[in-house]
Amino acid sequence: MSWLDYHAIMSDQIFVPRVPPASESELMERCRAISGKTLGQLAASADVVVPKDLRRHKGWVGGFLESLLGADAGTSARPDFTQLGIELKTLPLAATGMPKESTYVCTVDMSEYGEMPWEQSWLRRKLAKVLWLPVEGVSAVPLIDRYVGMGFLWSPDSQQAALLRQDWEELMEMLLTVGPESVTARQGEVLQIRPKAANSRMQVAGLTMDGEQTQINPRGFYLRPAFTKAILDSNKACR
Amino acid sequence: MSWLDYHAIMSDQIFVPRVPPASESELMERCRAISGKTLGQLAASADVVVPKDLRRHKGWVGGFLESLLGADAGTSARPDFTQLGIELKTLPLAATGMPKESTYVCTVDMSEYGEMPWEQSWLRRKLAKVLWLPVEGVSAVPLIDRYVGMGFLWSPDSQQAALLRQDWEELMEMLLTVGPESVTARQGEVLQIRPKAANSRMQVAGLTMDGEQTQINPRGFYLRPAFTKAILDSNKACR
DNA sequence: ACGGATCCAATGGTGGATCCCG
DNA sequence: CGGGATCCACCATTGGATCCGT
Repeated sequence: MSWLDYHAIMSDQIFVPRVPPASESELMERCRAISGKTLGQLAASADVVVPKDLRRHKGWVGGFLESLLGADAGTSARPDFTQLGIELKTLPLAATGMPKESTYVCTVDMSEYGEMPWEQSWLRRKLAKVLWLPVEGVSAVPLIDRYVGMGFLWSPDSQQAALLRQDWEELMEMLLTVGPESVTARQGEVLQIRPKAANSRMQVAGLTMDGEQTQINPRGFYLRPAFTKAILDSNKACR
Repeated sequence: MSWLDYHAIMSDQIFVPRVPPASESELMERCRAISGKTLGQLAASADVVVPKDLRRHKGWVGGFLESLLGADAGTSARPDFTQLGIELKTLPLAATGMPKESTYVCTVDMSEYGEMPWEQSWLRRKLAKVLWLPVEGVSAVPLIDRYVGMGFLWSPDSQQAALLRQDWEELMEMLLTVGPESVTARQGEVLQIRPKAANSRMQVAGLTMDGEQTQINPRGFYLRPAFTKAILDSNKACR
């Protein structure tokens, strides 16, 4: 199956919100309005320039679609759609329909682990309600010509929530037992911990296994592609 | 007396350090090299553009002279001359020889007062060793034509230290007893608390009289002009 | 294929202070 | 006059993610 499965009915309307959607249905209406269009078409109607590629503009698609859908929140303590409590995640799809990349969720707080229960975790809150927005992510297709798919709302079902919790608790435990520098991206079934920084020289305050202060490269939680693929599939099954 | 009293011997040398001074004597040598020159002359030799006036460039003189003398520290936890433990303060002088403005020292930590003894206070540490650098501050004289005077090192003498401590302790006490919003710039003999922010809408975390969390306009400690005038005079008396 | 490394834009906080009415 | 208000540059951090060598 191709990424085109996530299209909706084409529309000729120029799309220009820039104010937050007042309801979930209004948000989904906006998603319908942008789906089936290319990034070039949407950028033109918003008077925005599309970069040649993403090498030096890695977050461009996410930021552009956020602004187009009227995400507020800016740099504040999320979610993207403040009033609705909804987080937006773009999902680049390869020609096969598989997510092309893992999905960054949030940073790992290196300054205090232990104590925190899953229920209060940042990761759980970020994933409580997500608007997934599939976008064509085929390298051979110029960025300007890539199609935007139809977004869908998702909250973890009981099985997904259990997987996330299990991985999160295991990873947090490992931070304590083997130390943050020894937790690799190989751990975790659906969730992993990887570097999240401008480069490998960046340092933040952290704690060693012994509870001592130290400096370490910042890390983030990422969802593995197989997990986001399952999310995509579960959405299609419901339609 | 005029601000010219603070000049030193003129020099025709082009002044180009940009590396931190290795010793106090090297720092004072650099001060001598820039004193008696105008901001325009110094800026030209450093290939820097002088703003027309300071209305939209309030900190320009301070920043420019810092870089000229080789202050490191950047945005880190001060002092300006890291190795020497010396803080640089430019002092704009009116034609009368009086400091034209109060002197900003440091921000008031609104999130935790009480507990802190004077000996460990940020204010005391900032003022432990200061390089005062008089600069012509006459509004009628174009910025580019204003002369730089001769800098001098200062540490509070016992009387000055006692005044600072008394004001600081009184002001900190008032923050607790009447609350931060009720402490005005009228309190304090040589030291005062005033707003220090981009504008009056800026807010930071603070504590009410009752110990509750609240939001307040950021404040800073400032030295009153009469006090910095006394510092100037005490320096002249020693020469 | 994927684990480790990296990239940009926007923002908020800090340090440098002076402005400007009443 | 001086107390309250304000202004810029710079840097570190955060949020958006994708790149790329083994």
